[in-house]
Amino acid sequence: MKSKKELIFEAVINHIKTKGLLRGLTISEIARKADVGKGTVYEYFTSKDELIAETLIYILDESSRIILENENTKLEFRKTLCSHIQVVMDISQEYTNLDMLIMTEDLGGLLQSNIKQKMMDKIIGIKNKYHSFLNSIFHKGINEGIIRQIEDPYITFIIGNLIMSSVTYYFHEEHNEKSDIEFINKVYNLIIKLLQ
Amino acid sequence: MKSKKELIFEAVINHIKTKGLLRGLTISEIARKADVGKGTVYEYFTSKDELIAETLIYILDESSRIILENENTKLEFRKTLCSHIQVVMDISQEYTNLDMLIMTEDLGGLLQSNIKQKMMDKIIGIKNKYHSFLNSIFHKGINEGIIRQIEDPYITFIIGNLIMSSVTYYFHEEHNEKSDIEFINKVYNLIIKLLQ
Amino acid sequence: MKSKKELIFEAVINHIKTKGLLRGLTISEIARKADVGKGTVYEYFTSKDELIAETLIYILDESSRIILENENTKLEFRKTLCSHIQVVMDISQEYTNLDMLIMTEDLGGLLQSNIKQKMMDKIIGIKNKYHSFLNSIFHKGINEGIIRQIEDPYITFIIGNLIMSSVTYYFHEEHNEKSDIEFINKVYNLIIKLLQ
Amino acid sequence: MKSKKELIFEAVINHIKTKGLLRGLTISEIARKADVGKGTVYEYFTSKDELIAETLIYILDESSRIILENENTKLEFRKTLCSHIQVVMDISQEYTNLDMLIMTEDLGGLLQSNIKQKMMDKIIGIKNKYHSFLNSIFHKGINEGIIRQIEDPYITFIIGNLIMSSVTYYFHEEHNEKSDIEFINKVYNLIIKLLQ
DNA sequence: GATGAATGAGCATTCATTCAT
DNA sequence: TATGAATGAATGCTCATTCAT
Repeated sequence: MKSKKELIFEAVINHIKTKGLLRGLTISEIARKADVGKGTVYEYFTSKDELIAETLIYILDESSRIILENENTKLEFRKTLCSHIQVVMDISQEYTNLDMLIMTEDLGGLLQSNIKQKMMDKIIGIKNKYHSFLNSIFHKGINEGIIRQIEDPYITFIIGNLIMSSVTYYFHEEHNEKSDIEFINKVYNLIIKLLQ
Repeated sequence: MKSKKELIFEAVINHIKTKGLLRGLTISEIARKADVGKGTVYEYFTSKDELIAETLIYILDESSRIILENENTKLEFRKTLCSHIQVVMDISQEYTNLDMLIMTEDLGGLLQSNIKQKMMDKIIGIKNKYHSFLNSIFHKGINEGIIRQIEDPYITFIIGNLIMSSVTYYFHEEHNEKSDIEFINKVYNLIIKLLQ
Repeated sequence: MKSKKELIFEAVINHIKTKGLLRGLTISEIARKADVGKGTVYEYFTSKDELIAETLIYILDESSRIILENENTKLEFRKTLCSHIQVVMDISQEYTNLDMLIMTEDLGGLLQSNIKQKMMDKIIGIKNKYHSFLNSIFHKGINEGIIRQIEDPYITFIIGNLIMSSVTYYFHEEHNEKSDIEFINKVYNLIIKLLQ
Repeated sequence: MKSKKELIFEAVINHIKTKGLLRGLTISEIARKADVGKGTVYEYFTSKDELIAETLIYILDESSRIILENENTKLEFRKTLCSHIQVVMDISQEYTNLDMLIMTEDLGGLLQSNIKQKMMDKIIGIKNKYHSFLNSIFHKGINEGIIRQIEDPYITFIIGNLIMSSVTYYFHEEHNEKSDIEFINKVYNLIIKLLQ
């Protein structure tokens, strides 16, 4: 059986997916959707701000966990990277636009500064882990002689963003590719260009 | 002398820059900053939502105008592209994070759907113009024999994003480059790789 | 025509008289009684605490003004003192128990400390003025040779309290006196005893 | 070992002493301070109102018991009265301002009318006992030929109040007396004046 | 008996919007 | 055209009370 806290998290996530972070995101509404009393929300979160921040952190933890756990040490470089792109595509469908919203590192002044700091720290932590993760994939490619040695963190940053924008493009713009695999190969080839 | 409407726009922009889109963005506050009456705001905008949407459109128009007007037909490819990157950097300092926030195409459900549609249309229009603009720069490079022919709009999209993320990186992350020019050259070289 | 602020003051005073300082003293209720919008209350008072404190100060100002303005320089000692006691009786009927509640200097932790301080200062100010007022009456008696010189502020304090408790006694306990005048004379005689 | 009920009483009294009757006096807080469960409070008191009323009655019973038990039949009038004043001073330090707050017979509308009635009856009962107690002391003085016969309950009432206000004065105002005894003698002399 | 998680009625406060001047 | 006093719907949050364990 799900805990009350999980029910509340799910209600918020569901609300954000359908209505966005702002429109109608009220404690009453969340309590109603989670099928708990209004007061119960305050048993688990000290304020609305904390509820939102904790939920965003929850989402970040969930999606980063899925991405970072995917590393398959047995696969060769190409398959590893393509597998990663596939995972990002899957998550992107789950949490549309959310990552980008969070990644703006601003959230339009949504949160109070103390909670904001906690979120920023979380985001920076995840970013660092993700960049290490990407670098470990690149390392395979270097060992396989496909790509050259990378020393500039800027390149890692850019490739992370490239993957994310590519996925956004795939889901939001007109594209000719018939399948995920076809598109993923295109992204892979583009990345290779940057790394050679 | 500035019109009341411009005064209001400036007040909103100033507020967004310092406090963000949400914290304390009230009609009272805007009216106070613009030094006009609260009722006057409603002479020019039918609702708060419209005020925000119009302001965001104003910002988009302003920044896209600056970017699109920069095309200097007399310059060669390399200088044109680098000049463009420089302009994006200048604007980015002016409207920190704002472009990215807008580009999420969501704004966290900030606006009502009818106004949202108007904004979306605006954003799509600007995007198309921007991609045409980028393509016209690429055309120079093709004519100069530096890069190959581009047929895939995905590449244009990705390069637009690459420029924006690079600028974000430059302003938000640790980097070794001593000057704008040094960094711009790095970005230029990365773009060239993708286009060859 | 009464100002909105006065209407609000009157509504609060009326509420305190009938229901007390706590039961049902809500902004909604006050707004309803004053026949103004809830938001209007916040145009004139920054918080509920301030509203209560300002109202208590208003009452203190009103009742102390009535008491202090009563001094009739032409009357002889006895008539002056008795007239004063009469005035206290009149006010006591107007603001039952309120003065004593306020005079506890605590209000049961009703107010926040910053507003509390303001009230305390007010109360101390009024007390001092009242004691000066009493002393000026006593001065008459000294000049008329009825009472002896007073040097101890304790005596003034005690007589002030004696007048107030006497009035409370008159309105709350069984008593034999047929008229105000009869009772006032009794109080006067008691005071004289203390001052001789 | 203390009973749960006593623990709760002590927690409430302690809270009233430090924070007052209103600020933060919640069942949660009391339960926490008494180190019992929130539900347990409702095993002993049917409502918060009853809890407060019972506590106030508890305080009244305690302090009146201390006062009324003090009667030392062997002492002479002067010593008996002074001893009583001393006891009032001791209690006053224990329950600052509380007596006066209670004595307003209103409590600012703190309590519901049915519970209020119970409290009022209690207060009246204690008052009557206290006045009898004072009269029995006065009787000694009459027998010793120090004061005259008293027939008016008004005098008893006033002297009760005089003692209380004197103590308040001693603890809250600037005074010259170096010791309790010096001050008590002053109060004694004032009372004698009223009773001669 | 004892507990504390769960509840929701109730309240202070905010702020977009209106409208008389 | 310009204003800002007035408004009340909307909402975050509290806390007395209940009840299953």
